Amino acid sequence: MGPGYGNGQGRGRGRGRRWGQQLENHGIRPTAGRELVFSVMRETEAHLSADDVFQEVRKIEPGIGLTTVYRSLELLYQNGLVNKFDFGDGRAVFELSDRYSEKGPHQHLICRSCGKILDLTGFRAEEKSFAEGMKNHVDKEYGFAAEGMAIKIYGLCSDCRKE
Amino acid sequence: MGPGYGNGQGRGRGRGRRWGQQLENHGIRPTAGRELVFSVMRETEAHLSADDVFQEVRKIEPGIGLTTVYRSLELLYQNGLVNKFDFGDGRAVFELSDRYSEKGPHQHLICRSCGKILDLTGFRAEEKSFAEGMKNHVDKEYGFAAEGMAIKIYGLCSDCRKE
DNA sequence: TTCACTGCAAAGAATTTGCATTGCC
DNA sequence: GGCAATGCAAATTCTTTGCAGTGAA
Repeated sequence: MGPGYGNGQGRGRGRGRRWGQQLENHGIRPTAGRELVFSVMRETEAHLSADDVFQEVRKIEPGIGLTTVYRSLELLYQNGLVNKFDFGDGRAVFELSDRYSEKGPHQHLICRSCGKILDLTGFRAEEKSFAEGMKNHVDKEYGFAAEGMAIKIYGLCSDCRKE
Repeated sequence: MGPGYGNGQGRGRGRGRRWGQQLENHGIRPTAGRELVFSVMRETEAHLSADDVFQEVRKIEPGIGLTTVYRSLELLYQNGLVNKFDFGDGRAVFELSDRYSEKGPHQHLICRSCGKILDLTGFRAEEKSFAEGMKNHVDKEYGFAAEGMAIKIYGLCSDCRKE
């Protein structure tokens, strides 16, 4: 597979190149596949499964295999560029790490009845100070270097609540 | 796994009967298998995989099948009696819901390097007020009835940090 | 040339499902 | 008797791995 993916497709050529430097900053050699996976993650706010990412990547560069997508996502996850979740349906979903996302820190509301997942925003200030306190606490007490925090709230969504 | 699982204070299946009423309160018909699964969950503070629970249940009642354990855990989860997590290794782990646990609310520290999971306590007061605020917020903004909250903190544990 | 990266197909695991049987109300 | 629960084994699904080809430094 050669360079030149992204020609005329998607958001324009060179789509993934923009992020090559960012990958290198994390010690990740910026290959075509990795840049594409990362660019897909950077350009969505949604929670994507490995296969979702694969489908997106394919539209731009059909030669990329599912295995590469899995390996790239794992690499990005290990380096803290994306988050990895399992919301209970047996498959992992990924989203861009808070630190790179314009969406910023947010929480997830998970309905235990219908399984729906909502993004919760608008609680930034409180979360921020809470997170700061938490970070200091785990550093002091456990020597743990906190990098990110994920909050899930379980319960019933408004629809299921009515029943 | 906690000691004393076997047939501890024995009485065979009577063991689980203690929680039968609790299951009924949730509309769950208290069968032998379900009571056993729930009693195993009630008597440990650990994070158990479906197979872990199966092994424990087996010690008491060898006739119970893995399928029943899966189905029971799912039922308990759907009814909010246990939490279900995936810490990234591809299998689900369960723990007793905060509301039934003596351990009370707690958080999880997950090392992204070695995968180790630590239980974090000692942050109760702060978490409690944070959780309260959060509950009100999601109720007002999303009509979401929050029942539980799970906080995961990602980063490097003290061991991996040294490297 | 060297070595990491990749694609493909096979392997591996965890979880779910089909179906006949069992057991409680 | 009727219906939900269960056990067993097969089936599904998601994810990882083995291996040889390919490309970049």
